[in-house]
Amino acid sequence: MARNSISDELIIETSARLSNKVGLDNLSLKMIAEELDIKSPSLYNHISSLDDIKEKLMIYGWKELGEKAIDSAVGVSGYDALRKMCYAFYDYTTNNKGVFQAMLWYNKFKSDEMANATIKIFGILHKILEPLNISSNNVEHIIRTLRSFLEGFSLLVNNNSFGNPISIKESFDLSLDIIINGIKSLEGVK
Amino acid sequence: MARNSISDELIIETSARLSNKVGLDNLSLKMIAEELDIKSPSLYNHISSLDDIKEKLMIYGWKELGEKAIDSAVGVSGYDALRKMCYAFYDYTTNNKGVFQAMLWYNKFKSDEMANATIKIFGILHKILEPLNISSNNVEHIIRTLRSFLEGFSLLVNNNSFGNPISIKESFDLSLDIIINGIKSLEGVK
DNA sequence: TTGACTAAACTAATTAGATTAGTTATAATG
DNA sequence: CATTATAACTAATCTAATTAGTTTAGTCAA
Repeated sequence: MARNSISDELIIETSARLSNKVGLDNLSLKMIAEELDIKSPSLYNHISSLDDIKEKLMIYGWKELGEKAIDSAVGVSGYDALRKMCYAFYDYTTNNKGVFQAMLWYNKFKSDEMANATIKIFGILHKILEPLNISSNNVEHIIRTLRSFLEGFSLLVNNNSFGNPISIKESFDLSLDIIINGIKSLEGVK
Repeated sequence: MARNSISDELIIETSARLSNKVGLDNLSLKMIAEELDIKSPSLYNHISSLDDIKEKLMIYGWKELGEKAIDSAVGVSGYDALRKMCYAFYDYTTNNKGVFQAMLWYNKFKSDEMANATIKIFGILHKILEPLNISSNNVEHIIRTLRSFLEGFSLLVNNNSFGNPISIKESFDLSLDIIINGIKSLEGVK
């Protein structure tokens, strides 16, 4: 070791906080370095590029969200659990805008670590849906439906893209009603 | 006029083509200028910044998609029309990845022109849903549901974020089944 | 306790791209 | 043919990422 030695975790946590404040696009090594009271080239002792930080931010975000999602689904099951998890998702992504941007844009499959980033949260979804009367193939498709909706909705809210004064919470609630009713219709249970 | 004079449209069309090829993040004034056989500072006679181009690309994309969406819904109505429009959406966004990135990220409400970018396509959706037996307030919410799903799904496909070999087309189809059945359940018609 | 080792900081330099300032060429108009 | 305005150009500036090379200070073995 040498000097005060900043940990890799501190860099990511700092980047997370800063990106949530100023937006991922405006996150710079300069800014991170200043916040940590070091010079920007010193960051290269810990990371390999700005893009590297953004990838790590992506993994950090999915991990953190995964943990919150688990907490949210404790003690409930079925559609109640699904609903709680969706709210946890929305809460996290709208309260961590910068990190969520990274979660969206850097979630490509370039490495195992990246590929596994979302395993936790969508694994939970799997466990919630499994006991229902749905074919396992359809469970996979439904996870994609939910994921698309959740990521899309959060993105639109964060970007302030809904050009309409009606309540966002109501939209989210009704959307969940629609999707859940739709899933039930596949169950043949309705 | 002076010299060969490159039109604003040509700049945007060129930018669209290039961004679809290399990704919006990699689009640069240098690249656009080279493609147009001029020097990059010359672009400033037409645009005010790289961000300005990206905003225009956003508007260009929503406009182009709006036109395709109209075409897709000609001669059909109700849920058939809805389904066709969703396919048109998916087709466009996955065949124009760079432009779609701009459509997602630059769709904030900073000006009337920007606010109106999506009016056409979501207006069509409105017309499709209006005749159904749904409260007008719910129609607005449903448009948000659909929009979230469509944008989210396209983004995930374009980013290759679905880490699963099952068919993407089947996922899309089943998702539409789910959402449409869900909407029907709101109609009380089912 | 000390001296070697190494991690992690530092400064200086390089590079690339966006943007600005100031200059020049050419098409259109009278 | 002369004027004018537009849109090109070159030169210069600025900022941020990244690389190269240097220095400092914890750690650990003798």
